Amino acid sequence: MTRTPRAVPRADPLSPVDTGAPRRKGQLTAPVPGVLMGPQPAEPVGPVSEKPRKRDSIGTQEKILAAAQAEFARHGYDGARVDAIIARAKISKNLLYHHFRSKEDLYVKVLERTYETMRRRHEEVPLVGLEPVAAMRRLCESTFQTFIEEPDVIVMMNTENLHRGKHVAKSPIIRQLYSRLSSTIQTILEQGEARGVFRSGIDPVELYISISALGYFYLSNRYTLSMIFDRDLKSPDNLARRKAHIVDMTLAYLTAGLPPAGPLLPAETL
Amino acid sequence: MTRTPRAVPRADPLSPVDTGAPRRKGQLTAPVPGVLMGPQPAEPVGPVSEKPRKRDSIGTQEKILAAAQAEFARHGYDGARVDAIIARAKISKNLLYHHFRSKEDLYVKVLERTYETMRRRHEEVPLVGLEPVAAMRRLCESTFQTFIEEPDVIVMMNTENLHRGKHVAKSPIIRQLYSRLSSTIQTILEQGEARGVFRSGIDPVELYISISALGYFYLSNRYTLSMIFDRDLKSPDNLARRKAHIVDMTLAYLTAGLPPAGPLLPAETL
DNA sequence: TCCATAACTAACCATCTGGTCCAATAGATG
DNA sequence: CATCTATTGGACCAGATGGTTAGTTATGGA
Repeated sequence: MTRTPRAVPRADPLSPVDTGAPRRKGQLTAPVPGVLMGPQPAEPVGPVSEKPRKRDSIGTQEKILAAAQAEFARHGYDGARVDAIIARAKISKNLLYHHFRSKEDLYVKVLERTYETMRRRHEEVPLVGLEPVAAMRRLCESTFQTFIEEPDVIVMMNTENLHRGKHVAKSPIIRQLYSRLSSTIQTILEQGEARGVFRSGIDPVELYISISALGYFYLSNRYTLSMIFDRDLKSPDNLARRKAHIVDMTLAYLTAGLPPAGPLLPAETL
Repeated sequence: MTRTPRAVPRADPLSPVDTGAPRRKGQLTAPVPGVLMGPQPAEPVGPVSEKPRKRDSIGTQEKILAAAQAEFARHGYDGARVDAIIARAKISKNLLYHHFRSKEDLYVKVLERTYETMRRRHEEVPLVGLEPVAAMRRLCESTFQTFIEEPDVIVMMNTENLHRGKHVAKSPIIRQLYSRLSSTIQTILEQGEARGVFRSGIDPVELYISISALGYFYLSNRYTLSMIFDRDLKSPDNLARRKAHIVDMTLAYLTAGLPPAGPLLPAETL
């Protein structure tokens, strides 16, 4: 954390993108082969200029964005280093500034990408045809699962909130990603209420915030929580238990106070 | 965010500690009067060395810690500037390094302070004598209220988790702060189960994480959430609604599936 | 084939930033 | 009084950091 090179932190199975490689110092500026490169596809070892790598603008930008996302998601905005990004992307510094205006511009692009990821994951989950209780269970599970499989999302959102939503406010792309989700939830709630399995008066926004919160906080704060409660929150067992708990809590909330008809306890079955 | 001085962000009623004053640049190194000082008590304008400021070691350390907390809670570890801290504390740089080994050392002290705050707030809330449902409602409300009144806690914890709990792991003070809370919750759950108002099989850790999550996430991510859902989450109305929602959801979870005896719907009454 | 343009590189720069050195002054303590 | 220790002041530093400049090479269209 000081100027001394960071020690390699313990591997985190929830952050597959993170290489955890030590950074800092000048040797990262020069593209030293073998460092930070990981297992590369066996390239024909020959003299220089043999590999037919072309000039690929969008491909390069993708590389840069991926590297930047890894870096921003690992260290936040202020902790991220442009030199580390170019080292990860294995490009020269000027190339980065050729494609992106500044570090901040690059960050905004990564942020938009992050929200796009969330939107895509949401739309991949079919909820419309399902029975209300099943749909809600599905929503809870997929939300949590998305946070598990896309850990960068959490850090990016935390970082953006540390900066008080400065960039989200300026990015018109981000603002309208959740409209469909909101109406989908609304529909599910109405169907559930009509069928008598959900109570009335549920605020869909409040509900979605809660469903997200139950998984998000668990994962984003897992380091301090694991320490405080002396429990490895990211073990597969505990992750599965947490997922069931989120479903349980959400459905209990939605069905509370209803006449004890059939589907009062579906949260227990899993 | 770049080298240009930050614009003063919009005032945040939830972060009373934050001054939001622009930083950066050299004028912060020298204690220029009138900058970053806010309304000072009308001091007798006279020649130098007239004011009777004494040598107060622990008082100065308190000042430094308070300034550091404000700075770290505003910008995170990497975004925080030592020069900004000494400017806030109105001391010389030497004095800071006289009392604290390094920026990181100072950060750890602030972090311990943060956890101490949480512990104190928890212990201030009497839960032991209450009836189980009332105790749980109280726990939900006070947890949320603490996050509202101590906004620095949220950013400090987020920052620490960005750094993967590196410092919490090394600080023995922090590790054992929550043991009493954990057993208190356990007791409440047992009492509730014995009286037939709570169901059995509740994991107190999972429960406490959820109670925290429902308020923490709402507040820590309020900037992006407000943007996405176009709703001012920190308005008094919405804060009150959220608090009720947290209580509602928690009690619904605790009482789900019980025979519809008397206290099945206490969550609605508020 | 030729050339404008865009992809790309290496060296470099201005500034920032955490931290130190070298005094010097003034309360507190015994 | 002597001796710590708190405190200030400010110059100063090495390394880090975001960004730029000057120059090189491949690509694709005319």
